[in-house]
Amino acid sequence: MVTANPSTSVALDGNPYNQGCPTRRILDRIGDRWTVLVVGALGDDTARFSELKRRVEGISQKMLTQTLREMERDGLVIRTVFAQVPVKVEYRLTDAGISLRAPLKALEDWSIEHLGAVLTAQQFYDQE
Amino acid sequence: MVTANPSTSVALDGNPYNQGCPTRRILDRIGDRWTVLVVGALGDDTARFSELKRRVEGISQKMLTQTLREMERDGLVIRTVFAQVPVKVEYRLTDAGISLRAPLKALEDWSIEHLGAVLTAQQFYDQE
DNA sequence: CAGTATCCTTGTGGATACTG
DNA sequence: CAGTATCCACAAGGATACTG
Repeated sequence: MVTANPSTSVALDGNPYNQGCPTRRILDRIGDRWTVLVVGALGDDTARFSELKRRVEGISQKMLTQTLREMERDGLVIRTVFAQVPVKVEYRLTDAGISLRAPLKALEDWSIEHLGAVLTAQQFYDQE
Repeated sequence: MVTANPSTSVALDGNPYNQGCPTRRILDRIGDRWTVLVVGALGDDTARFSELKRRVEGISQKMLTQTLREMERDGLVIRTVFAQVPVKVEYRLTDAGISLRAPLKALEDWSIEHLGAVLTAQQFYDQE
């Protein structure tokens, strides 16, 4: 994300609130619903396409393919094809992908810690 | 997000990959493009609506209003209306909102740190 | 098995106009 | 100033069918 004061976050092209800011673009990519879940579903081990599809409940074949392609393009995932019939394809996180797990874990921890408060706040807000 | 092994993350309703998982719902909320930027734009100080609109480049009035309402509902932001003409409205992060800054900062740091590698990976991937 | 291709529905969000 | 209301365009994403 972005810090309180623009001047404290001068990375790469000035204003981080700027639409073209690279950090913002990256966050748009890794911040999407499915990428976050796929990183979690992969963890440290390798997994096949169908296994991933099973783990990430609710993802469609199309979105899983698309998400994995983008992650591969970003260097977050390695795709290995085994030339056999039927084809077998394994995915695993790269070092960069693995390094993403820590900040995402921090977010997950925040969610778990604040879930109760958020739900309470919502109920209070809604009953008015 | 979600950990490598489902069994290590049994918070609140079992499988975190589950579509109904509260953690997943929360992440959907705070993970969206504008919430992240508004948290950053608010920082520690209060800001008026128009000031926020100026800080978060590219946000429309509609989305800023909508984002602030949802954040208020979630207990992340406090909205204070000053009954004067013309009206003045101030926003500031609650303690919960402030606590969100740390994990989001971790993600921002990751982005800055890996930006170069990601861009390089993309170029390499695309030239094939 | 692991996709690709196509269609089609839906949601997201921008632009604009109006108001307490 | 800080919104609300309305309309509209586009893109994300699901369902389905087909393939190396």
